[in-house]
Amino acid sequence: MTLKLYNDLTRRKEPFEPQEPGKVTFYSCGPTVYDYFHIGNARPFIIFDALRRYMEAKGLQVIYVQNFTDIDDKMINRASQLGISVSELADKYIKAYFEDADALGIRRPTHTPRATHYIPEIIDLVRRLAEKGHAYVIDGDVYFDVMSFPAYGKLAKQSLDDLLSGARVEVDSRKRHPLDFVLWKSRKEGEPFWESPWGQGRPGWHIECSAMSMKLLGETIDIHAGGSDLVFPHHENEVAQAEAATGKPFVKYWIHNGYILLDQEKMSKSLGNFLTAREARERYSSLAIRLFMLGAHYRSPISFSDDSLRQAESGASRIQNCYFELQSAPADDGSEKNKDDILLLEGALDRFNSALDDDFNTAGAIGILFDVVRTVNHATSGGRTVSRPFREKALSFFKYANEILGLTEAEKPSASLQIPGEEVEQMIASREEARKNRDFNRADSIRDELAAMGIVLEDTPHGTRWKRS
RNA sequence: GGCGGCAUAGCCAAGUGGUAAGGCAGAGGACUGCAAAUCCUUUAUCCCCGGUUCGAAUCCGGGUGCCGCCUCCA
Repeated sequence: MTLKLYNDLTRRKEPFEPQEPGKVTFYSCGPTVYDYFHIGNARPFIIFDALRRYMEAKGLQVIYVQNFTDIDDKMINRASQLGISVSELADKYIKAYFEDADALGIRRPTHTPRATHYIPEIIDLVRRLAEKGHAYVIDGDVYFDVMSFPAYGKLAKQSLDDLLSGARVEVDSRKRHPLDFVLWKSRKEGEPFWESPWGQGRPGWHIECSAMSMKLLGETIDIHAGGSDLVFPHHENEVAQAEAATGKPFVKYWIHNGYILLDQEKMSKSLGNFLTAREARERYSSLAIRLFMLGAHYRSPISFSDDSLRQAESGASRIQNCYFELQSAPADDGSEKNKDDILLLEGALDRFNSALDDDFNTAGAIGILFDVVRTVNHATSGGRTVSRPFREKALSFFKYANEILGLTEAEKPSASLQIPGEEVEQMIASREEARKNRDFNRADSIRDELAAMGIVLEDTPHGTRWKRS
């Protein structure tokens, strides 16, 4: 089975073939750390992390880089508003990023470079461009000369004229071409700066990704990912900078995710219609947020709504309940039992992988996961015992699916319980005693008491279980 | 103006030529002291019009509606 990915460079689904067999170089655009990230930002973090995990599950060695943009206009403005330094601001929100990302089950990338830690590499790249005649200097600002790079527009599939005709921004008349973009900005009063051949200043936005990608992953990488709003100008400019400097292809596969809509509009910081991941986590479980994100194809836009998240919450519980039931279900050696179910599970694994191989169709894969949930629930319903081979097979399916999608294990830490587990067990025992004596009033009041503490009871043929509500 | 995306049951959402996955919600039944969880049953002809084809949600043409990029933006 071969993974196919939709490549925005060619606008086609293509078989994924890394330059070096078995090894993948993967760069994903990370956040500008001037604020908490919102759930629209969270989509690529979750999706591309899952893609990375799938590749690793297929046995590929993935070097996965996600950067932090820690110097730009927004950073500077925010820092001055708060009266702190830009690097303090960055430290604060990088820490917050990891708190939120960890909680959302996003694995740590191989590298998480910060732009300000790669100033020498950035300067070097700008110098290379200047030497090759792709950049020019005006008053200490260095611009990329788009007309010197004939392929400009190849990712956005737009000519210079096309791009220009829709321009909504007034142009700096000093530039040779209106689309020329800044590689290095001269120092302004009160702003952080670094020494450079063009005087004191700081890097432009686009250059950092090219520089860090080339430094950490090489001059040509396999995958570069990000939100579709980055196609132009950010990624287009990255291509121009990198390829003009090296003369080599910068990226083999460009992949972009669709955005999240809120009230029919793209969720974005500038529109102000956003919900931070941090706020979302207070309202919904991480599992539900992940199911919401992964439950649609990554290139489709999805609408965020309370209703959708509640639906995801229910679905996530269904998966969780099933997995829980499976782990505690009694198994025996019955060799004939569940034979058909085992075949179903084997077929499900193939279909699961096929879905993911088809442009990482997580929604399809989740459909298969739910099929497995039904098969398992069916086999264990009514407290039936299952065969040991069936249970092993089912458990390994869950383990595998979870390795990629992270839809089962990321439970809230039990530390959030207001009551120790032993005490819960004692109360359950008292309730059992009461039920045995048919004192249902007492039994129900114990159950209510636990419910008030966020604990739900489930009576099964094997005894009473509890879980957090 | 250029480039691109989307339109599938009450809701969310797969499926891109062979007679519509899955989830949520709802209804009926089973299990239960009652619940919860779970199981069984049940709910669509795929925005509209035309075309290609033995056959289309799936291809082509034309509409309608919504969204996005061309400025910072995941």
